Amino acid sequence: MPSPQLPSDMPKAYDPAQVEDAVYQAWLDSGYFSPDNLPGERAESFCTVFPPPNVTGVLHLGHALENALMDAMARYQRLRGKKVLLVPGTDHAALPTQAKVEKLLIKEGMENPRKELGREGLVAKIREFAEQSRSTILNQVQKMGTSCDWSRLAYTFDDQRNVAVKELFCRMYADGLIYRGYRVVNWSVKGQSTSSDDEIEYVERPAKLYTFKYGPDFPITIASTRPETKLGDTAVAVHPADVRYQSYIGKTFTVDVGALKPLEIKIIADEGVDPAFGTGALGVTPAHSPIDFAMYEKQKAKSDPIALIPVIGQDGRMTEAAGPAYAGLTTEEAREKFVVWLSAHSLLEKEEEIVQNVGTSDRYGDVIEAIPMTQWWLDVTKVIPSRGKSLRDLMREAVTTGLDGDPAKKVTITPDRFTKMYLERVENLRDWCLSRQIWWGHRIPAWYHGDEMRVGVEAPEGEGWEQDPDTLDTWFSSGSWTFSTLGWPNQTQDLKEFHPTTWIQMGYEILYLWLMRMILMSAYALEEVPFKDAYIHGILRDQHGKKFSKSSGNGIDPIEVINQYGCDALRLSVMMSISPGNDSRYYTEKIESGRNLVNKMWNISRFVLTSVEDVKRVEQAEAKTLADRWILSRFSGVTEKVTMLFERYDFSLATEVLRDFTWNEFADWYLEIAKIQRANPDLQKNTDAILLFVLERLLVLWHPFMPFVTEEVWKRFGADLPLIVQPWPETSTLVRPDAEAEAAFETVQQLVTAVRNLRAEYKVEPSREVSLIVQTNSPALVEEQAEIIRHLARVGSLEVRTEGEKLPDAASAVVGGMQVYLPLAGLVDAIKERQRLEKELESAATYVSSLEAKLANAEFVSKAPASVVDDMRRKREEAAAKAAALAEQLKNL
RNA sequence: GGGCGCUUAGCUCAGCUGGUUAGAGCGUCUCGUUUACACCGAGAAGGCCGGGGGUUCGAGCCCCUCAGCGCCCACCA
Repeated sequence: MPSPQLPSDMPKAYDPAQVEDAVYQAWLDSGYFSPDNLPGERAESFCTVFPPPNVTGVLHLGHALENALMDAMARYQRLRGKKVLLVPGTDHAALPTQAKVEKLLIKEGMENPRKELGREGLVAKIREFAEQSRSTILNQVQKMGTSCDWSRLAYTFDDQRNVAVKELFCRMYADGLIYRGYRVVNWSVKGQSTSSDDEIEYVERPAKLYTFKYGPDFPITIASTRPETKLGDTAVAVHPADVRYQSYIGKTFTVDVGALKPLEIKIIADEGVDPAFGTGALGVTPAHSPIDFAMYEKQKAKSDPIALIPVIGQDGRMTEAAGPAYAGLTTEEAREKFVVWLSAHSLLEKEEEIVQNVGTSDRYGDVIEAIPMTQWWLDVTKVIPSRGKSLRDLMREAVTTGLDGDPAKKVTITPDRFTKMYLERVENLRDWCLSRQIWWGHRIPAWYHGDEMRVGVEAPEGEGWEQDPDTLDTWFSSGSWTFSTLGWPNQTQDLKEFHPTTWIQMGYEILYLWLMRMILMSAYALEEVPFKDAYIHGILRDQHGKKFSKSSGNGIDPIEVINQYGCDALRLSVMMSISPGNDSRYYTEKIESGRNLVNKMWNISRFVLTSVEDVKRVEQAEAKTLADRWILSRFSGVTEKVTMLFERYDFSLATEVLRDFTWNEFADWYLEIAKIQRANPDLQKNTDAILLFVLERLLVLWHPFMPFVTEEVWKRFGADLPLIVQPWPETSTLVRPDAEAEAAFETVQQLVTAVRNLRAEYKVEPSREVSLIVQTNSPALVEEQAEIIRHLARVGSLEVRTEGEKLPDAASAVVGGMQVYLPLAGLVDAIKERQRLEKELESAATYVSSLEAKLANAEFVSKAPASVVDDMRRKREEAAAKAAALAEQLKNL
């Protein structure tokens, strides 16, 4: 156990570099990051998991925010006496990581890494990179002070997670939810892989819209920005009610546009066509447009099929089917050539410049081509045999009624507006393309032998089975993260105890990618929600509001910030000014402000610990003076408020409330008063005990936000257990909020401030000795607090009286009905002083009459709640008293 | 095209289900070498809460409308 350290080892300025590593190491050694080792009875569990950072690089400031949030929450819950598990982990980030490493290899001079290295060689390279990145990340997480259980460290690509992924895949396949199908996919030519709908980024681009006919005898004009795809058209769709085209519906026209075979274009009716747009007719290319493919499927279902002709290949070039003139050309070349041909045959009617949204691959950056391929899909609408509902139904239930209508199985999203966004997305969800043609990832557990296919956790018995070369979308593994990290598919103790997890935090940018899939997976596999509460935060931007990114070179390394300012300062700076779901900006000033606050806390501690006679823990503090009563009452109020704010996930307001108490009340007033009380034998009685009592508990309240400095100070109390496992202040051990003491002390504060104000206004030399005269009908408070008032207001003598008297050379003010006079011979200009007081009296009178007007309003008095009316009456009394005092002061001038 | 968010002090932002004369941090100005802290102390200035309309005894907060900024979704071919 740590022995009490002498406070003399506390330097004037807190130096985080001197303490952070050692403190973190001590936490690690204590074992308290693990729920299994926590001291005391802990009936309730609390679990949250990392949104696992991608091993594509190092952590940035956004991760610092995430770590700060989840660690603050975990520490708070631990202090509240819960059995806390914060699960750390990283994400192999299949496609992003492979894309990144391929890019690096190409930069190093390799032309085609996949070809040159082969599957195993490339995977080895990626693994090397990922491991490097992973260990850097885990190091950074430690630097950020995160109190996660390292014994449960997980990785989306480790053996345990691979078991979970395979198991999940096989169950879904057995339930008929996963199928292999020939459909239009999002294809990245550069990446030579599919991607999901969620990983496409739409970019605005200028494009040309061509209006043309397939041939001179074709009756309908169509338009397209991709005329080269028209070489694969097999239909023209029109609105069923469009009178212009009624007579053509159902007919087929043969046109020769230069494709390998003449095109058979069937005129079909489709509700989705907007008759008002363009010509009201849409050339249908089932092979190269998801919408057209949907029409193709619809026609098939209607037994009125149309053909599907792929004219663009996986290499991004035109296929044989596009015709001898086009085969082998890039799409751009083919487009140009086709437009020339249309023009030459007088088929081109119009050519307009438009702005178009083009889907691009968010990792490879190239334009996504729609290409039909056989891939693995997850059906979100098919009914799950044992459940009688679809994945979509489950995803909907999870945030509305709770799974199976059970409110206990409900996810609550904060802020609520994201629930709406989520639901809207759920309703429009399409089948999820699961397979990727990259190598870094969980390989699809399907094996082929000739025409036979088997899906299973293990390879089938016998010779000649070849595993599917494709890998799974990375979100398939991260979707199962809340339970795969707890041991699923094994029915572990962890799973029983910690799932559903209690809470999770994440940025809104992964709401669809991750939150949604976690709900899907967990609802399917466990019939449970993955977490009860989801706290959604915004993006941390730079000071100009721009997103941090490598390409714009505005990145800030959190470790450098920590080295310069300390981890606590970083944590505060990112948490102090956020509100749920909203973006925030990072400023150097903010981190300085955080650093200053940490240093303030350090110096408050330094003062208390060095000035008290005996550093010890104080179980109960007894107030002897008004200031004592005030600070204890305030501390109770603050504790209650901070607790409530934590429960509401209002981290930023919690820090504000704490900061205000710490700096503006405890430090600025009580510490100064403590000095006075100690110097006076009549007052000193309990000052030390109260200082220690408040400091000890204040360290606890601050611990979630500034874990290092608070733990470092805590050592000096010589307690058996470190701060991280101390109890949160119990309301029962604190005094009851004492409104009377707070009000009385506030009057003293106002009196002191008024005197300071007058001194500043009249530019009284600091060295000049002044005396203070307070005229009041109820002199008791001022008389009792005279010592404190004299010291804090820096006045030599204090006279309290009840009768008025002329004071021509005095500066004056009114505080809570009391008249305050500061005789300042030679400094006070009687005329100016009169004007000042008159102005004040006027504004006071205006205020009184505004209050009186409200109170005279019968409707207000009858309709407003009694408390509001009473409040208003009290205010009127106070304001009237102030006005009366000012009037009397004017007489005394 | 649909949806969401934002617009409050010079800057960055709070402001819970409508109820004081609207708050904080930073910045600015004035003063200060007080034995916890200059990473500090004391004091001050600074806001028709984007515009307009409405509901209400009462609106920064609710409703309508307009404007600007940002984001998400759909992609009109």
